[in-house]
Amino acid sequence: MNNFVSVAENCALNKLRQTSRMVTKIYTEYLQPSGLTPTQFSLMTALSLLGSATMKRLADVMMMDRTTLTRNLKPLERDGLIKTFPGQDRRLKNIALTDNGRNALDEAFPLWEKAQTHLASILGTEQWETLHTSLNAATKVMQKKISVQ
Amino acid sequence: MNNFVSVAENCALNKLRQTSRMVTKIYTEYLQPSGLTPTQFSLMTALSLLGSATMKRLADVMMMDRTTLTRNLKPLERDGLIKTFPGQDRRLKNIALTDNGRNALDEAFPLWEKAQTHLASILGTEQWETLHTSLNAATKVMQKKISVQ
DNA sequence: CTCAAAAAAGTGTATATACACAACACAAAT
DNA sequence: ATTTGTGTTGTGTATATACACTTTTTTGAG
Repeated sequence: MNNFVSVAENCALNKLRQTSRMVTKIYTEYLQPSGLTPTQFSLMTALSLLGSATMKRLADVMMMDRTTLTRNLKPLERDGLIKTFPGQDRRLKNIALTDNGRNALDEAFPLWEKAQTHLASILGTEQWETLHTSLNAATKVMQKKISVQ
Repeated sequence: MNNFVSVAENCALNKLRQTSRMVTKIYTEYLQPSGLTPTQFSLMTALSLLGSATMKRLADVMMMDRTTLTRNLKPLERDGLIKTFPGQDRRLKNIALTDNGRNALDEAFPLWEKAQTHLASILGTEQWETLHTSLNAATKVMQKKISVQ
């Protein structure tokens, strides 16, 4: 009984992971000169938009587990790209870009743009749009249904 | 200059990762009783289909880095769900499910089906189909363009 | 005011991912 | 037969992910 054929072809998560792995290769390669990983670039972008944010807020915005965020920020702080400072509420930890962080982000931006363009050209305009639409729809719906803790 | 707004909204990789994280939550929860992670389930499914496979072959089929595969197989072998044996060509390492592995996979299958059904119901039939279509198209095109080493 | 509940964050542990490098086996050319 | 190159795999290191548990601080009920 080969039910298992359908897993290989139809498992949504497996497909997501495979796609994610391949797309990661592209962005990692393009971001290489900046010294930033894709995750780091995304986190810093979010911080650039937020100005500063607590761990919880940043985790929510990124739809990232709080504890994952803690580990992901470690290299950024070590390298002086972000800084942290307590809030009035002493439970809170605020995070913001440093000047070095802002500079690194500015340098990385055009590299990210090239990665986007490259992927778009590989997929073709239509598939590129469809991918975005479906991922946006998926995250939007799941955000409501799933507690990000 | 807030170029960075477009990153949060338009970064394909960021969207892929976010979606992947949320979908992972669903499948992990459903697979919980089986003791298998989603990755392990997918790997074992592939092995079930292939009968047995070398590291390289399995990595290719899974579109997974060879060295990632090495680490991912460790817990499965430790738990007696897969076994390995050398080929005639002594560079090759063959991998196959054990009887325990096959049993575990049989038990996990209906759990995976429930996860699929649950996600499909969250997304709705149309989005579910669109997601699959676009991910399939993406992996198909990238598989040609990108060397998986 | 006191103390229990809740909220924010960190740590231990485990899996997932992949690059750079190393080790080993086979193949092919001379 | 030796050498040289190629193919297959593993290891060291680093980031990415998240659950269970703990610590600290704040809030709120009485």
